[in-house]
Amino acid sequence: MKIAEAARECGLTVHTIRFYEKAGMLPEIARSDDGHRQFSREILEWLTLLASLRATGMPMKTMQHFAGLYRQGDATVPERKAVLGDHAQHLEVQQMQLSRCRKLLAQKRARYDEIMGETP
Amino acid sequence: MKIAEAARECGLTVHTIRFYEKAGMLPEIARSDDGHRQFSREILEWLTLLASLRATGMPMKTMQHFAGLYRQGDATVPERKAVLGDHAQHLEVQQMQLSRCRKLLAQKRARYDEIMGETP
DNA sequence: TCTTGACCTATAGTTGCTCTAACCCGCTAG
DNA sequence: CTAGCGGGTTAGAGCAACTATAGGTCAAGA
Repeated sequence: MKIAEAARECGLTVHTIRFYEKAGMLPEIARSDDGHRQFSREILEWLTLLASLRATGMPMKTMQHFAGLYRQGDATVPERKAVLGDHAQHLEVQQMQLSRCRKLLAQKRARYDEIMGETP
Repeated sequence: MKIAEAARECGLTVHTIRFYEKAGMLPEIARSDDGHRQFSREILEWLTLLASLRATGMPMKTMQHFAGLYRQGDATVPERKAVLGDHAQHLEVQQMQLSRCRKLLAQKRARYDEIMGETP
């Protein structure tokens, strides 16, 4: 699979994929004879996970560390599990921020309706 | 109220508050004789809203626009309501990303447990 | 008086993209 | 057979949103 298709599948841009590779956030990517990256099913899955982690705020440093563990094989599975566990906690924090914001927005909208009712 | 207390109350840093002021994202802030910012209850409320909007991904440009509307008074209430409405939709998107990531993490954790079960 | 601490401004550095420039290669239409 | 189109490549500049540093003022307490 070529980079454009990979980008479409995982939801990242072509630019971002190349950027991530350079930053050491991906496993080795094979190249075809003409120098083009060849994306395997495995790498695509990895990209999809990264896209989701990034969209929910995991910093690049953590993803770099996580990628390093992945490259070292199954021995690092417990540590990788811990990394994902930490991120799961982070998701809870975000969930709370979302809820708080939703509540604030509802209050504001109510307040705006009041104001618009007074001076229509 | 001084800047440090305001920062504590709204959850932003002192740096970020000054940065936001310079970027035109706050209403006029009064200064005391020694040049220190004096934060009113109104501004604190504004900061709290901004902090929540920012934490949930509203871009600075939008907040600048929103602040501009606020400075123009009640006539802009309908447009401000629309801005917040747009952001509420954005919250839904984020909610979906959170859910998707949570699901992915659960899958990965299950997979890791399998691997650790095979080679303990 | 001297130092501590809270404030001030201005500016440089960081993170995580995002875009541009400049190039290569394979294909098809003229 | 060559011109140009659509993909790929790298290197590097630009941008958003902080974040940290440097350097300064002033008030209060030891």
